[in-house]
Amino acid sequence: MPSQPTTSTLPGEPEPSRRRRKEARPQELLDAALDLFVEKGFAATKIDDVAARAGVSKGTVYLYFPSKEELLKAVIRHNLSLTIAQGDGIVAQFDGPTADLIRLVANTWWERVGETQASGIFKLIITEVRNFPDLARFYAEEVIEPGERLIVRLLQRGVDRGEFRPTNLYDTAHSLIFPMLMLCLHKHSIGACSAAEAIAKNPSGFIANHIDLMLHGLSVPRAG
Amino acid sequence: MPSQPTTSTLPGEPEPSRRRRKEARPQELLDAALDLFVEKGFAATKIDDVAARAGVSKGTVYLYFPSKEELLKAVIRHNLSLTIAQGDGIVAQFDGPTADLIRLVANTWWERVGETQASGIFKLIITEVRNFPDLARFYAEEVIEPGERLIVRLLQRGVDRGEFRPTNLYDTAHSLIFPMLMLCLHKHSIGACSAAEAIAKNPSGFIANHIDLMLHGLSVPRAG
Amino acid sequence: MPSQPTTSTLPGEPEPSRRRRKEARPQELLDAALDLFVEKGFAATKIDDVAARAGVSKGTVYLYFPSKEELLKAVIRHNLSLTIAQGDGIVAQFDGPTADLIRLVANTWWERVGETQASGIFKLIITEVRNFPDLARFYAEEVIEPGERLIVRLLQRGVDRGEFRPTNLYDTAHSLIFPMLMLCLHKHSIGACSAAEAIAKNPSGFIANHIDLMLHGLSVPRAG
Amino acid sequence: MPSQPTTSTLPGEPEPSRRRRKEARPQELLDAALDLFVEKGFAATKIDDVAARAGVSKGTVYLYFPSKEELLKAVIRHNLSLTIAQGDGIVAQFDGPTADLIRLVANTWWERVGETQASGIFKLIITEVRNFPDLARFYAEEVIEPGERLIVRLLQRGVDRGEFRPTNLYDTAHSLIFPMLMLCLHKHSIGACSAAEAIAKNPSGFIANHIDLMLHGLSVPRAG
DNA sequence: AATGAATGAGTGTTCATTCAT
DNA sequence: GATGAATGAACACTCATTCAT
Repeated sequence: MPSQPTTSTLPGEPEPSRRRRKEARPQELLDAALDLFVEKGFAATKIDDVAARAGVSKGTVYLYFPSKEELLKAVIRHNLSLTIAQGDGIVAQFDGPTADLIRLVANTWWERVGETQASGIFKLIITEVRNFPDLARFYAEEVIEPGERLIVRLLQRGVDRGEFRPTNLYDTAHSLIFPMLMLCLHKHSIGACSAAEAIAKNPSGFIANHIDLMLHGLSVPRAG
Repeated sequence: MPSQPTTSTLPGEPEPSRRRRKEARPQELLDAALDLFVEKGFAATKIDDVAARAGVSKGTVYLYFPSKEELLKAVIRHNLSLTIAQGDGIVAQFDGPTADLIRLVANTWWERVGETQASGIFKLIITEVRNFPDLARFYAEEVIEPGERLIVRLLQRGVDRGEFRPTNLYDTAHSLIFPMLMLCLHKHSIGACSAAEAIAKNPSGFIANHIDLMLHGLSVPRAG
Repeated sequence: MPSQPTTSTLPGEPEPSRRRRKEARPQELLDAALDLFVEKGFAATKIDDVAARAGVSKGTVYLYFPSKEELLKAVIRHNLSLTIAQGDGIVAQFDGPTADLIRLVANTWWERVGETQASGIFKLIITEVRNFPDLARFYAEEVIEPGERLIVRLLQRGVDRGEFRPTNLYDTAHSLIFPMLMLCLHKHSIGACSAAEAIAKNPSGFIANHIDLMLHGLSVPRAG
Repeated sequence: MPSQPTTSTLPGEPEPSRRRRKEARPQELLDAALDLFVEKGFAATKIDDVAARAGVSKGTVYLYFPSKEELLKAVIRHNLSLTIAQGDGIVAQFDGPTADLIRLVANTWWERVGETQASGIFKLIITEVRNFPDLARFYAEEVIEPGERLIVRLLQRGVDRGEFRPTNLYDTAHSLIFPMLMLCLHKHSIGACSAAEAIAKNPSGFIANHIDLMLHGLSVPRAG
C-alpha cells in the first residue's frame, strides 16, 4: 500500500545506474519503513520486510541507517519536516474572511498530508513516543507547537475582525484539529480493515461538515 | 501507572486470602496487560513483564490465557464490555433539553472511561487492529456501531425537538466524539511524556469548551 | 577435549534433578566455554557450540551469563582464582634446600595447572587481552604479580642461604617460568595438531631438564 | 603500530609513482594484515580494516588475495620466509667460543625478529593453528625443525669442544628459545596493555641475563 | 495451583565476498 | 586496476511457550 512505487525496476524501464540508485535509496527506504512502521508498528516490523519492500536486501538497509531505531527516527524526522511550516505561507498573504481562510488551510492540509503516505506519521508518533521518549520533544517542537500557534493565530484573526466570538483559543484549536488527526489515525487503523465505514468513504464531506459546525459554533450571536 | 493497584500486597495492607487472590488473578493480569500493551504496544510487551506487574510468575499467565494473542483479545473484550451500553440507560430516562443531556453523557463517559485505565483501549485498538484484523469486526460491532447509534439518536432528539439545526448526523457525531477520543490517545502517548501541555492539564475544561462549541454550532439560526 | 565430562546424562546414570542441574550449570558452561575459547579463540567460538558442548540449548547460556563477553570474563576470572596463591602455602612451610623447593613447586604447578584444562587460560589471555584490555589489569593483579613475587621470594631464599649466586631476580624468575608457560601454550596450539613433537610427549622430562639447567646456572661458582 | 610505514603517503614525502605504489601493494597489505591479525586475531579482524590500514579500498584486497584465509596464509608464509635460515650463515663461519656464538645468534635474532613487526608471527601461529591445522605442518617444517636443528647444532658444538656439559640437547634448546618466544608473545599481548612491566622495558637486559644463566647452567663442572 | 528452568524459532546486525562502474 | 554499493549467510541475543517440580 505504498503511495509511490518504490520497488526495483519495472520491466521496460531502463535500469537506473548504480549512482542514481544510491541517491534514491534513502528515500525509498524511508518510504518503505513509514509504510510498514505505520501498518505493523515498530516492534512488529522486520528489517527484512523493509528491505524487501524497498526492493533491496537486508544488508543494504544498514548501509544507510545504522540501526532500526535510527531508521525510525529518520522516518519521523523526514516526514515531520514535510509538515512543518506548510500553512504559514498561505495564512500570511490571505485577505478575505477568516472562515474562507480556515477552509482553505484545512483543505490544503488534507490534500498534502491526509491523502498522502505522510498521514501515517501521526499513528506512528502515537504508537511509539512512549518507547522512544526523545521523539516527544522533537514532535512537540516541530509539529505541535508551530501547529498550535498557526491555528490560534487564525482564530485570533477571526476574533480581532469581529467574525468569531471569543473562546478559549487553545481548546478551540484542538477541537478544530483533533477530528482531522482522528481521520488520519482512522485511515491507518480501523479504516484499513473494514472499508464499510461512512467516514472512510467521504473524508472531504466530513471535513466540510466539521468546519461548518465549528465556524457556526464560533459565530457571533446576533445582537438581540 | 495503573489506575487501580494491581500489584501484590503493599506492606500494611491485610494480606488478601489465598482464595481472594486466586479469584482476582485474571482481573489483575488483564489490568497489567492493558497497562503494558497500551504503554509499549503488543509486540514490545513481554509476558514476563505482564506477569511481574501482576505479581505472579511467567508460567501463571499461561494458566489463565493460552497465548499472548489470546491475552490481547481478552484485554480488549474485557475493556470493551465495560464501555458498551454505558450511555443507553442515561439517555432513555432523561427528560430535559438535549444540550444538558449531551453534557451529561459526555461528562459521565469521561469519568468512567477517560479518567480510568480503560481509556487506553482506544490506543490499543488503533495500534493493533491492522495486525489482528478480526479485532476490527469485534470493535465495530461492540463499540463503533452502538456508540454511533447512541450519539446519532441524541442528535436526532435535538433536531426533532427543534433544538438543533439539521446537519449530517453521522459526520456531526464524529465531530463530537473524535476530540474526546484524541484526549484518550493523547493521555497515553505525548501526554505521558511532556506533562507541560495545556490540554493534558485540564481535560474537563477542554471538554466543556468543545461541547459548548458544538452545541453553539448546532444551534438553530434565529428566524429573520 | 574437556577434562571432565560436561555433557548431559549418560545412559544408565540417574537423571539429575532440575535443581541439581541448575547448580551445576554455570560450572559446566564455564568448562565448555574454556575449552572452546582456547581451541578456537573468542571470536570464532559460537555460543551455540558452547551450549552444545555443555549439553544445553543456546538460550540456557543466557540464563547464566548476560553476554558472550561476560562469559569470557567469567571463564577467565574463574580459572584465575584457581591459580592464584596456589604455591604460597607450600613455600611457607618448606624447610630443606631451595633447589628441592623449586622442583616441588614446579612439579606441583604442572600437575595442578599444566596437566589440566586450566592450562588453556594462558593461551586465552594472550589471545584476548588486546581485545578486552581490562582483562590486562585483572590478570596482572591476580596472576603476574603474585606469581612473580612468589618466584622472586624463592630465589631470594636461595641467595640468602648461600645456595644461589646473585642475579637479576626478576629476569631470572622469567627465565624460570616462561618455558613452563610455553609448554602450556604449545599444548593448546601446535601440540594439539602435530602430535609428533618431542616436547609434547614428555613435558615432565623437559621440566626436569629445565629446572636442572636453571639450578646449575644459579649455582655459586666454586671458590677458586 | 606498524614498525615500518605501510600507510599511504605522509605529507612532505614525495608522492610515490603509481607504479611504485602498485608494486608495493601486496607488501603493504601483508604488513597491515599482520598487524591486525596479531592485534585482534584472525576472526575479529575485518577485511575493511586491513584495507583501510593499507590505504586502499576493500575491493582491492581481493585483487591480490582470493580470500581472507588465503591472506592469512600469505601473511604467515611471507613472515616465515624471513625467519628461516636466518642464523645458518652466521653459525657456519663463526670461529670463537660457542658462548659468544650463542650470544651473537640470540642478539641478531632479537634485532631482526623480536624488535620488528615480524615478532607478531608467533602469536599469530599460536592463536590460529588450531583453526587452520595445515599451518601446523607448514610451521613445523619451516620454522620449528630448522630452528631446533640450528640450536641443537650450536649446543652440540659446545659439547664437542668441551665447553658445555652434556644434557638432553632438545630440551635444552627449548629452554634456550622459549623465553625469547615468550618475549615476543608478551610484547603483543599483556605488554601492549600495561606498559609498566619490567620485562617490557628492557628486553635486551632480560636476554643477556637469560643467556648467561643458560651458559652457566651448561658450563662443565670443575673436575674435582 | 504456581513456579521458573529450559527451549528454539525468530530477528537485529555484521561482514566476507561479488561485481557494475 | 580500483572502487564501494550490494548481497546474504552467519551469528548474538530475545522471548513466547512448555513442563518437571
